[in-house]
Amino acid sequence: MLRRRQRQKRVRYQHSVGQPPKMPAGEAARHVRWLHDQCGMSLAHIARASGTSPSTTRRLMHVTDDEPMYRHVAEKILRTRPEEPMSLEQSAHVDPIGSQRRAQALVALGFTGPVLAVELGFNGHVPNFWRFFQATVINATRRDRIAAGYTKLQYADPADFGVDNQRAARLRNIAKERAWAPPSCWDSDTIDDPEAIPEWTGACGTPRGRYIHERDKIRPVCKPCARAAREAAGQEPATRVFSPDALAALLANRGWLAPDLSARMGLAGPDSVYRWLSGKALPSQVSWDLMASTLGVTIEDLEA
DNA sequence: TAGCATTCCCTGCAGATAAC
DNA sequence: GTTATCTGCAGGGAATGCTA
Repeated sequence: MLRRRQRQKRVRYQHSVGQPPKMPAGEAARHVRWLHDQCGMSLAHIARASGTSPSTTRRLMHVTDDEPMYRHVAEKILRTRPEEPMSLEQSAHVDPIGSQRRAQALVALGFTGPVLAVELGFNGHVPNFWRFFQATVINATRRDRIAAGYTKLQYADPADFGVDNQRAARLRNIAKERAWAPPSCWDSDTIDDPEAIPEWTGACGTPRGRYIHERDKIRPVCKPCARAAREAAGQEPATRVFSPDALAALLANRGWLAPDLSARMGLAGPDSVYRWLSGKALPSQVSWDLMASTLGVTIEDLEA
C-alpha cells in the first residue's frame, strides 16, 4: 500500500514537471535499430549494454513511433553507445556460391585446410573452413576476405606456403573426387553467378563437352557434362544424394523432433541431426544406414 | 605416422510464449 | 511491460576416425 502511494505521488510529480512516466517509443526504437543495423550489435548485446531486457530491445525493432514505453527504459536505451562499429554492408548476408567456388579452386591447386583457414580469414580454424562449404549464407565481410585471399593465392604455388608435394597432391585428389574446378576454369566475372558452370573443355554442359573430356582425358568428367550425357542417353543419375527434405518429412510423419531421432540413434546430442536437416553436413554411410533402420525405412527413402 | 575430415561438446543468440 | 524459459540453430574448441 505504501509503495502504491509512493508510486502515485511520483507519477503526479512527473506529470507536474512535464515528464510523464511514459513517452513515445519512437526515439528509443530508432536508436535500437541504429545500434543493431548500422553498428552490428546484436539485440542481446544492446540489452546487456543498456541494462534492459532482450525482449525490450527486440520489441523496439518493430514498434510504431507513437507507441508508449516507460521513460526510464527509453533513457537507458538512449544512453547506450555503439561498440566495435560494423557497417550495414559488412554485416549483410550474401549468397556463398562464389566464395565457395573460390575456396574449392584453391583446394584444387593443392592448398591445405590449415593454409586456407589462415589466408581466407577463418582465424586459422580448420573445421570451420571445411564446414564453410555447406554454408547457405555468409556475411559480406567473409565474402570479401575470401575474395582477397583468392586474389592472393590463385597464381601462387602451395609450396611457397609450406605445403609439401605429397600433401598438395592429396588435396588435388580430394578436389578431383569432388569435381572442384581450379581457378583456370572460372572467369572473374562469372564465378559469382549461381547459373555459371566451370569451363573444363570449352563446351561443358553439353554432350560435346563430355566427348572432349573423354578425348583429351580431362578427369573427372564435370557434373554438367555428366548430366548432359545422361540426359542425352535418357538415364537416371547413378550416385546417391542424401535428402534433408526426405528426412524432415519422415520425422514430421512420426511427430519426431531432432532430439528424438538422435536419442533413438544413440547419438550424444541432436547437433548432427540439425546439420543433416539443414543440409550443412551429410551423414556418414554408417549414420545413414542407422538412420534408415531407426526410422524403419530403406536408405533409398532418404535419397533426393 | 602426420594431418585432414568429421563428429561431439559446449556456449551463445534469436524467436516464441507463458508467467509475473 | 517485463522477465523467464524453451527450442532451434550457428560457431568455436577438442577428440576421434580415416587415409595417403
